[in-house]
Amino acid sequence: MTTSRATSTRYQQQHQRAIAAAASVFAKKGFHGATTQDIANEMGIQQGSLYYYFDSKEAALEEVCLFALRDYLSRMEVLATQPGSITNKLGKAIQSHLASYRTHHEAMKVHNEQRLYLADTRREQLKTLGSRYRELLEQLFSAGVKDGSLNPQLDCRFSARSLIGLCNYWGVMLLRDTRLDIEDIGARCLELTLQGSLPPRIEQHL
Amino acid sequence: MTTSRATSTRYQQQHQRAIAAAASVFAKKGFHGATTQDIANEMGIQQGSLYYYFDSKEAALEEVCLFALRDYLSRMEVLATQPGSITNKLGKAIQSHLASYRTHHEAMKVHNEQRLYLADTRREQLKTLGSRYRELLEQLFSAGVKDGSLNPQLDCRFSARSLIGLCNYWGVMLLRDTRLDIEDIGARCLELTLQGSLPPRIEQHL
Amino acid sequence: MTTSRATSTRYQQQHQRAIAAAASVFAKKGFHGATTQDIANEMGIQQGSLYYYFDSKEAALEEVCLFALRDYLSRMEVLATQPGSITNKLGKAIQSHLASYRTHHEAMKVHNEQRLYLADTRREQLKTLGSRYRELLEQLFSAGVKDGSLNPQLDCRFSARSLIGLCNYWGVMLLRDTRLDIEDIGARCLELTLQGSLPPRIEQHL
Amino acid sequence: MTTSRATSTRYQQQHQRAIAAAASVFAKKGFHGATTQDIANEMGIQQGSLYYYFDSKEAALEEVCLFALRDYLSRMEVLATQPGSITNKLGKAIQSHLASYRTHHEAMKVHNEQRLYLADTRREQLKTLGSRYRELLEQLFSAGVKDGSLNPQLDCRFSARSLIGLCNYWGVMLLRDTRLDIEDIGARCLELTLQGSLPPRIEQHL
DNA sequence: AATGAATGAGCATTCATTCAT
DNA sequence: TATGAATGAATGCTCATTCAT
Repeated sequence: MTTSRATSTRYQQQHQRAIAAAASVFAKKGFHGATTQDIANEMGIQQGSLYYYFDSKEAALEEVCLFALRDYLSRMEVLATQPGSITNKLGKAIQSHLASYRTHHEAMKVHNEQRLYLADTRREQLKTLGSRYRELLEQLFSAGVKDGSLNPQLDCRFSARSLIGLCNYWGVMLLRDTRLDIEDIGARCLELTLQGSLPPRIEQHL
Repeated sequence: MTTSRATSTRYQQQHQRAIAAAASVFAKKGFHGATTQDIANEMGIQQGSLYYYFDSKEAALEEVCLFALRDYLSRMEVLATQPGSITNKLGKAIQSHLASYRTHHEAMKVHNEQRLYLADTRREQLKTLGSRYRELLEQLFSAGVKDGSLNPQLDCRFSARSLIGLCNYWGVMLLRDTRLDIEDIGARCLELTLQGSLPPRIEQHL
Repeated sequence: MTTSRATSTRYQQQHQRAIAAAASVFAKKGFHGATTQDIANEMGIQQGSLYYYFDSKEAALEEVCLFALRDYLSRMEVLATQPGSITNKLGKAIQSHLASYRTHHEAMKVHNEQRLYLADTRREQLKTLGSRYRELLEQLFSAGVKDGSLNPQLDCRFSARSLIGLCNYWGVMLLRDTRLDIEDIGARCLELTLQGSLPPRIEQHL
Repeated sequence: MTTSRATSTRYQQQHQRAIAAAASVFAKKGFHGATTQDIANEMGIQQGSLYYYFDSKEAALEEVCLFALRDYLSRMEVLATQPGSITNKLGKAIQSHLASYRTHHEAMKVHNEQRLYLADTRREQLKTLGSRYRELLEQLFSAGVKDGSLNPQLDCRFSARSLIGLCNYWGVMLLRDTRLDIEDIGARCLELTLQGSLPPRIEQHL
């Protein structure tokens, strides 16, 4: 067992705590509105000590965004390869998307709202991961079109992006109002996505 | 005609330019990331002169948000009272919502993303206007349910909010990518909202 | 008469005071040992106000060095074109060099001891001016060799540089010990440079 | 043989390496511009470990200066008591002075340029050693005057200090430009000191 | 003999705001 | 109406130093 900084258990634990603290503070105050003092307070350490875990405030933002996006994407990758009907998979994707807002300390919100404040060089990896997510979701719609369970006229790119916009909207609402029920919101989002608002079809595909 | 500050034509013109400049800068850099110097540069005046038009940076944010919301709401009020089918009105509401992103110097984006940085006292009016907008939209859905043109099971509150989330998502995309066509995006948003993604019904209600 | 920042009398006066204050502080504490607070105190303004006159601490160092070198060089340029014997001109060059330590608020000392802490891009102009000074001095020696008043074997480049080293050494001593007499030191430097330390020649060339 | 800290061979070796590392770093960046991290990096140890060898950063500077000055002085002491002509001894003193710049890891440069940043209490010993060096050199000139090999009018104090200034100037040049030849520079310094720049005497004393 | 973690004071720089003119 | 000058508080970041292990 090595005890170098990168692999030290103590270091890794504190590093994770630092990311969580930064996520929480950035979510509340925004990147520019938050201070490194805020983050240090949230962690219970001195301001200067924060720099043992982050190279800079901007690096902290990058780490928060990556943390959110990696987990979010990995669940989607798993989901995409599993068996099941398209509508079923879409429902699970929505649930997973919404759940990440509740379980990841606001990191998702930070990613969505603050990532544009990162310098271009820091955003490259995020862009790659984000594109991959959109692609996977788009493929889900495409598969549904191909197997006849979705409308053949569907613009899958538009649909995938709209679903992301919808989930992000409700994800933020979930953070703001903890009384909202994730499963309920998720079910409604799925229904809207599939059925729209018109009166029901005679023959139901759900 | 008096020439006092409030009613001077020159003053009012410059004041409008100041709001537009602030909107543009806040949209690009966020409230905390923007400086009064940035806004002054955008207007072509000195930093100190800005205080002739705004009491403070936060007051500038408030004015930008109010500017966006008032216009946005007023168009909705007009729309609500006019004759026409529900689906038709929904289409016009979507178009109006998206259009405000293109015609109002990013003020809508600022409202959506930065209004939370305002002190509570400054947000009250915004909350009122915002609630009113949501209500009007919700009433549109309710009316559709009542007259049979929408699904009787519809949760109108959820639908109205989802539509707002959807339009805000695409509104930001419209700002970011000027090649996107507003009318096209609007039409697709309406279709998604009404039809969802399932294969078309035998008897079409559009 | 314009009143733009660069040409405003008030601005220029304060700017000059800022350079003098920075020179004094850098001379005493070194570039890295000095704080912007020290400089502001020396000027009697607030620390933040200093940035109205300097872009950065490093820019202040650059200005101090340029200030010293420009004046120092300009006197040498004048001297070089004036009539008189070489030995006479050398004496005047020495006096001028030493005098700049007493009349320029330690800026010369700062140039000699701190200029290496400037980033390369900031040093270019200084290098040009410094080279020019060395050249002029070297030409003085060369002229002396040519007209027979100096030793034909002389390495003029070495001599010029040695004289600079000598004058800088005594210049710093003049700053440190105000009882030392500039003219006396200058005369001795000239004598050493011309005569060395051996017993006098039978036939004197002075 | 005890193995206590002070006499442990391992400790002494590392201590010497620490002094050399500090000398190198201080020479490059100046005392205030250098960090203890820089010194630790140069040695290949951790920052905290440095405090096993130095009580403080300032103590490190003191040790570097003492290291330089002791060696430099001891060679002069030896030289002073050895037989030979004055001019011969002067030549050796110059060589020794210049050589210390090349062989002692820039410690001499640090002594000359950074010792003023030491607190007064830490500088006392340095002052004593420095004065002793100047004295020895002055005595060399005095002896030359007495035995008739140097100019009877010579101000020996001025000459000794000037020679130190000259050697320090060229010493730094030797560090900066490794292509310069020590013996060549030394010979020219001696010649300048003895002969000056006038045409040669009829009867040469070298 | 050496290290990793943490500290806390200090520093350069930024910036919203004020105000005399 | 507008500006130039100044302020002073805040902030990101650095760094010498300490100490348990």
